[in-house]
Amino acid sequence: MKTDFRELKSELRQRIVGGTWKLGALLPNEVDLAAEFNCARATVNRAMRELAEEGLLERKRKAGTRVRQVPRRHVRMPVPLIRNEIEGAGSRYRYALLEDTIAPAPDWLRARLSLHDEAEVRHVRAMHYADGVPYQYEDRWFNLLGLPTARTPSFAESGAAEWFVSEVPFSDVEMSLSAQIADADMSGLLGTEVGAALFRIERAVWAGEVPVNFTRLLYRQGYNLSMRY
Amino acid sequence: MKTDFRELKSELRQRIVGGTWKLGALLPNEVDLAAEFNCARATVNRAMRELAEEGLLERKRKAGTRVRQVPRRHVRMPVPLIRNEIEGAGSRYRYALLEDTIAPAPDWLRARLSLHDEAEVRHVRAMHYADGVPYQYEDRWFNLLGLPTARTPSFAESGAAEWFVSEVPFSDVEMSLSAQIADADMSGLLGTEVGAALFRIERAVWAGEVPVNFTRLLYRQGYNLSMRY
DNA sequence: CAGTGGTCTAGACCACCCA
DNA sequence: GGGTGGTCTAGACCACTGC
Repeated sequence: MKTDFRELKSELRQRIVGGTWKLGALLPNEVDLAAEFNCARATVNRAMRELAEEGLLERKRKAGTRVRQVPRRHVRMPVPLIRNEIEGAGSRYRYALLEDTIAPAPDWLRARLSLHDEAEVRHVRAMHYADGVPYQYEDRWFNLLGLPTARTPSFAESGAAEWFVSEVPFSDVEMSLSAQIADADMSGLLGTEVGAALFRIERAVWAGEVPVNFTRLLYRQGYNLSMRY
Repeated sequence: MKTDFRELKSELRQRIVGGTWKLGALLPNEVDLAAEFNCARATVNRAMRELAEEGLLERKRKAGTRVRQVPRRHVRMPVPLIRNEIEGAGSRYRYALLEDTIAPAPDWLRARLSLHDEAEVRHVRAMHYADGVPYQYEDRWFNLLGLPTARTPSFAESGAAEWFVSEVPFSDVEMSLSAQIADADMSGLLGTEVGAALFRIERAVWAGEVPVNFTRLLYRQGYNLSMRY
């Protein structure tokens, strides 16, 4: 007769989407719900906490728990690490470094990451292949002021991404997905026609308050990023 | 002196990324960790459970808790509801229905959603504008066998998405992001040049085991989907 | 100030699943 | 079979914040 936190969650969800509790409505407090469902308060707490994480509820001390006015829906999107993505699909992975230079940060990058005027960056360009076919183009900048350790490692044999995720503790990431036309350079590298629609991922990474990395990834036409939830 | 579940989580994370526990390594069990950190097992449980949700750990009964071989990194991506997205940006939202028909499901859709041969679908095409400028093209199919209630509502004045999210309890969603070239039709609707790179979102939705909806969204060139984590 | 959620505790029982 | 995580409980104290 006791209620499981999963049952409770799904019952509460029903009352929310079913309209028993309208948008913005105040729910009973944890003690009352525990009594109604004949379970411990901790159980109610977990159910409501997870519904809040899902974006259906809004919880405040003293103010109580309310149904969110605009249900904040979201998805868990996988962040692919290119080597795993390719080998996981059963293909052979190959990496090729195109360029690796250290220079002052270009204006657009300084603006994008709020870098100082004298900021120096390491610029790495590389290609990733699946079974010999171009798969992803990588354009990456490291802020050497914020991340001095990025000056030395060699990216000749393995990608900068692998070094980065394994070595650098980062906190804030800003990610942006969009579409882009392939110009002559990119079509050459990715083996597509000029004018093909490329899938683009841009990512800016901070460690604490310090910008450390900006990356632009371009995928061959036809690539798609999938997820379930 | 007692350890908070947040502290514990961050200490465990340190040991994982710092290499104290290597990839695939077996962690101490909950009882031992509770003793080491001088806290209750429930506290250890919560810390480890959340790290597992984050994708850093892998937990199995009897087998214990291990560091994931391939850290399953992921992002929370917002699922935009078009009206909110546009009005939230301070623009005026306008909706226009292009087509609304009921017909047998086309072959590709039957294959995509594993529909029966006789499946009937309601096909809705619409445009969404921000300040009068084309913003999103929507192509949506409802499976009328799986979702009979989708037969009657009018989508003349407001979008099918709004009806769908507010009325239909769904469980499984498969989402796919990619890029696509604008053909003559799409460039006309979205007000872009032929050959522009459009950002595409495709979404298939099930309620339980029953497929109920398939949607394709195309965004004008330049659109980008952003998130932080 | 007082009510609410946030968290911890110590103990218990269970479900799973590897050996 | 036995060890592990999964969950629930009843109670407690605290932190926040609206009134």
